[in-house]
Amino acid sequence: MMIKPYVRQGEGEEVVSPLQWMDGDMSSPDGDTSIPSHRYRAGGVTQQTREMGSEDAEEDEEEIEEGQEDENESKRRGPKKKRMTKARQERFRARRVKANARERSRMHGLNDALENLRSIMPCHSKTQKLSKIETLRLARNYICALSEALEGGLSTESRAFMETLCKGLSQPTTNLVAGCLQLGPTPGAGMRPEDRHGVQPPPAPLGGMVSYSSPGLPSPPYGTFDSAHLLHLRAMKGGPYENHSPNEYNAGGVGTPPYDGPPTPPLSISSNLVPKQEPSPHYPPPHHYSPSPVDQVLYQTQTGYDVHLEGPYDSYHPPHMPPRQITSVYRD
DNA sequence: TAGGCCATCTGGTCCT
DNA sequence: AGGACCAGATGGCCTA
Repeated sequence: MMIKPYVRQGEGEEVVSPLQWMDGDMSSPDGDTSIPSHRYRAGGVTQQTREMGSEDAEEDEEEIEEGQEDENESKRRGPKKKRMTKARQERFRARRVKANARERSRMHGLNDALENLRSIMPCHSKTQKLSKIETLRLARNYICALSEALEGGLSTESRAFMETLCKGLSQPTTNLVAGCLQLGPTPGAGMRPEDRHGVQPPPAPLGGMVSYSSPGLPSPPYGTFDSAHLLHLRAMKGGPYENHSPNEYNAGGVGTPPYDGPPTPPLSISSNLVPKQEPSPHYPPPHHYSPSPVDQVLYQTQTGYDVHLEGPYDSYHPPHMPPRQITSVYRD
């Protein structure tokens, strides 16, 4: 029988630690067979039992019967370990519970910091989170790429900038970055439906750097390039990106939600990286994604081409999300 | 079902 | 002594 020692927070159930769970039952692993085996795993209760046996405590307290351990201890070298008493067990348990709570809190703080880091990444997505390791890798690349750009050695329009950004990233994350920066050959297909706000004609892909499974990715962890980055950039005066015209970030009459979030890095990748390209009359490409009515309007406004729907419209288009500024991918 | 990712518990080590 | 930090172990969840 499988019994959960605890359930995760955020799932609507109370977290029960193994220590709490095993209250009132401290019998040996070799004894009570009704005890689930995982309660005595190497990193868990078994080690706890070990520590109990090594802890110093008052000798005059009531001892617990541990016939099996007595046999083992008699064969063991080194200083004889003190026997576990009930009082010592309780102290240990209280200490361990406190330590667990601290450790949980510490990890939550770490995760919060990681989430803050995610939120300022150039392809932040609320629906598809980067993993921890990928967040750190992308952050490192982001810093490197920005540093090189600021030093003048690397243009943000260059392929090298993008390559620096994607260096060492997994293929899904690379695709995510490319998709968010509108570099993929399949607009719309490069994003999850819930992240899709606009449609662009397919710009030229970065040759060889980003590979796509065709047609589209089976389960692409795509996100969006947060327009807050663009807005923040517009507010910057005297910075290296101040020469961009406002229309570059908000053209086509598409409104942009007011930005009231935390400061974000001054980078407009989507407006800098993608070379201007004539829209393709063959758009949209024959992929599984069908542009939404909003997307169609945006596309027609932008390109003058009609959108031919080949399949059912993927109706998942969050109403609370404003359409993307599709014109931001073009440069004057 | 395997693998990736994650949260949690745990004991050890170092520091104050 | 107690807390912070770390790494190992474990099990759950999710996806290909």
